[in-house]
Amino acid sequence: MSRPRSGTAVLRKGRDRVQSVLDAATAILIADGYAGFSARKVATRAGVRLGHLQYYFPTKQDVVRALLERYLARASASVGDRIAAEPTPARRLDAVLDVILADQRDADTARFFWELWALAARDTAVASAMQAFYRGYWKTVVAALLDVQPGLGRPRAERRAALVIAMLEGLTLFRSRTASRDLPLPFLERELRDVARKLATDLGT
Amino acid sequence: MSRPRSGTAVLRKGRDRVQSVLDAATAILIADGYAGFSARKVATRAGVRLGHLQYYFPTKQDVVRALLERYLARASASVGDRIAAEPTPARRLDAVLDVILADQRDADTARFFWELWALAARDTAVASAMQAFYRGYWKTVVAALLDVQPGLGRPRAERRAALVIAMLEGLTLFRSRTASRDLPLPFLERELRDVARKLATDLGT
DNA sequence: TGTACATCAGTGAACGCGCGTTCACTGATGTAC
DNA sequence: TGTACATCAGTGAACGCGCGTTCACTGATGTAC
Repeated sequence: MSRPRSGTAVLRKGRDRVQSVLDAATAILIADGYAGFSARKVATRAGVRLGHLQYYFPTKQDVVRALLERYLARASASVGDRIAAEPTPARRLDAVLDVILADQRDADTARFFWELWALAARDTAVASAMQAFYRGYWKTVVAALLDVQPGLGRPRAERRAALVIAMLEGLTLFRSRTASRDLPLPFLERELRDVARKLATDLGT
Repeated sequence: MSRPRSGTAVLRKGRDRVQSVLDAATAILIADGYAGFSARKVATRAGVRLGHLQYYFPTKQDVVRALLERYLARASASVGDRIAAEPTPARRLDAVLDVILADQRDADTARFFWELWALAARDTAVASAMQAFYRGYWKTVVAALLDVQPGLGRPRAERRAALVIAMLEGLTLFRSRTASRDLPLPFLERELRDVARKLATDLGT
């Protein structure tokens, strides 16, 4: 077998290049949107020749899919780590909300996700990556809700988890000037936490 | 004054053309996204020559802005009409949710809005049109909540209205296959209505 | 009723540009023996 | 230690295409008198 071991310098170099290409690609997707996302821009920003970019990612679609997968994998891992660190059910629920709200406070993240949602409607690979991501994220919230209040029952916990996530994601729409004037964001986030807690405990209906 | 009266045939023709161009443009934005949205496609679909399209809309941006304004104006009007028809506060709140949920059930509408959100991050005209739209929409919900339960107080009603809208908009993300298997949409919508009603009445916290 | 003129609607060719992708190629590094 | 070979990294030119926008132009309709 002549396959080189994975620690060789040449391969390490290749992997580093791939990462910096994905960094550049992510930055461009955020800055210019998918409509302004071109292989040439990515190559230039990554400090790589166009032909060389094709060596790593034969098509434009390959770049987008790769950056998406890397991003979602990292995001999933960071939520998972954060939750694992919390000792009680109630604090785990708070931690989920915390990490997501914190993420959204970054305007770039919001732009990134808006692009992805739009893209998912047109690229099935993007759609299924997003679906898998939200599914994991949803299961985490379901588990947190059931942990806090087992009496909810799984079906209801599943529905409420979906609503909590919908609320969190939909909140990105209120992060512009619309909100800032008469709807101070910190209060809005506090209300969201209260509502989430209510959804976790309330057994009515 | 030589300005022709607005009922003349020639002007009526122009207005009709503008409408059919905007119809075509909307269809293309939904089908291909902004990344695939080109003046040539719009012209072809509208049955108009490229040069002629420029006569009505000098730039591509003009087309997008015009279709957006037309769409949002219609949507606002339809929500307004629907609510005005309801006799009691509680039914008005239900009506708001109804009309929005019904709208979202259409996959095209969801695609359309995803594109707009992404676009708003890059075009300030789009951003402010969207902002005005959501602001009106939000005020409607605030009024409905205060109608149902004046004891909420305006600040809290404003926050909760924002959360209700966030929940509604975020729900579009659960309209794909993710939901359909283990999260039947009708139950999810019912839960959303219950939660909204709870947010309208609950004075706790 | 006729004519001159203004406005509105519509045509068609051309421009320069950035795009995604292909391809044949060279250089650097690692492996086998 | 030396050599032949495979693999990985990187280059540069070229392709055909669709794009947004410009421009000079013609035809149709309406208005003034």
